[in-house]
Amino acid sequence: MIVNCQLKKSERLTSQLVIEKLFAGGNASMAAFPLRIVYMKMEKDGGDGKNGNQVGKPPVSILVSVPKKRFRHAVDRNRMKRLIRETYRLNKHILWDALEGKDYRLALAFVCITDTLPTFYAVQKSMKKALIRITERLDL
RNA sequence: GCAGCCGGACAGUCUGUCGCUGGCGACUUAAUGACUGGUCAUUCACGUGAUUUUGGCAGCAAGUCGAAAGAGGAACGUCCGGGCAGCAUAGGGCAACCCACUUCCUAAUAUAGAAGCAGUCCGCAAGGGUUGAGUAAUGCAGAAGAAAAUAACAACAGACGGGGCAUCCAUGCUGAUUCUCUGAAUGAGCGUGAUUGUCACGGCUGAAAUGGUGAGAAGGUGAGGUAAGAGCUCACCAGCGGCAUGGUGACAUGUCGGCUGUGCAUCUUGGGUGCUGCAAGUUCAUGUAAACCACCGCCACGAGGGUAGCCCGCCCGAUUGUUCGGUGGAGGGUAGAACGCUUGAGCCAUGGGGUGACUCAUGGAGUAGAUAAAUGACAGACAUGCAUCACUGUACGUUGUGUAAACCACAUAGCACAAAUGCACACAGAACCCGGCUUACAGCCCGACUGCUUUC
Repeated sequence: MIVNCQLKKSERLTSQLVIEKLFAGGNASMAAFPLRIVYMKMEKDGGDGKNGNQVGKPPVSILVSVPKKRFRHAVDRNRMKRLIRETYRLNKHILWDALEGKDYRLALAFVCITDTLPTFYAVQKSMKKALIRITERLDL
């Protein structure tokens, strides 16, 4: 099996509307230190109809947030974001496989909730755990 | 060699695997567009219309592949200046605010830069920090201090007044001793008056030297001088003013003169200041009020409003309107896209000019442009720095053994270095673009200079 390890811009969550809806409350969230994850199911998006081609949006859109309160320097914030992005990129197949054939998409937000820079492996471990837990909850 | 000081350069490198961003090139899918060809209808024909996948072209968007590119010296701070953009009218006066040693550099009038000047503080020094228009007038300056500016509280000096003590003179009284005894002499005590000295007191005068203050005390130090003292006089030093010389200048040096308080504010002089910042601003799509803009008509010729503090000036502007009427545009808000956006007062090299900031000439290289915000993640190797000798290696070297004896071999207490081991590897992330500044920072290199030390 070829594991897709890419992370294009189209998989990033950029719409202000969706982001506000995601954080407005009422959506499921879980903590997997050093991360907090908020996720939301979305319509599979029959398209806005304007440009008729629905080549298919990816099944998951993500967003990474590292509050300035946690890391004062931009350098540290960038480092943390890169770690989160990288671990998601390497493990997103867990989620993608579970969403095969489902009729909805997912919006995911990763929020950093630690004050000290963790190692790559610590982030990867909790990322794997979190993604597995999400796939379990989706079926409920 | 060690320590320091100033200026400048750099601030990791390579490999593997997996990724990100925007260009470029090729290919695939391909809405759609105009063209071309075919067919049909109509027409004498040109042409027009319908339809069609003949052909290539353009192409929203997506994907695959390829080859390159992709954070800093401070990208930080946002403390200044400029470009650029829009709003505007910015014209005059006043007010308000900002700046202030000199000369220069620059796009830049700065609280920036360069080279200097003067005062002051730190350092043995190389150097570093800090301050810098004027002071005519007015005001303020403590719970300190005698006093904060035409000084007199204490202490000092002078003469005076009354007083105490001492001295000395005159005189009166008292009593004593001696003698030549109605007297004389001697010395004593008390009183009165005057003299001189001294002590304290009182007010007066002189003086500005002394004083536990203070940021600042009537220029400083020394000598003369004086009743005591004083720039009262003199010498040196500091300040101020005139003159001369040197310097573009701030100033410096010399000389002459008189005799001199500190800080702050107001003030005076000279120079300057429109506002908002790329979320500026422009365009497209979506799309709409009675808000906004333009034009026309009616009315009207100055009521009122605007001009970011006031006045003048300027601009808008009418018949009572909760909207004068009509036509056109389309703002705000919401969710998007594109431009602005990266070739720029840019960078590098060489040569010329300048102490320097900088500048002139010639030549050369070169696509960071993200936007919930790319420029990375993981692993390994190397480089660099520090520490150490437990391991490994090497040099020195002690002792022992082998040997006839060793400068040879082996083992080894010790000691040093490393190619050995361990640890560390900073500060920090573009957001319209430049210039300057501040702040943070592991290391390392280059150059100038200073102090100490060693050798010749």
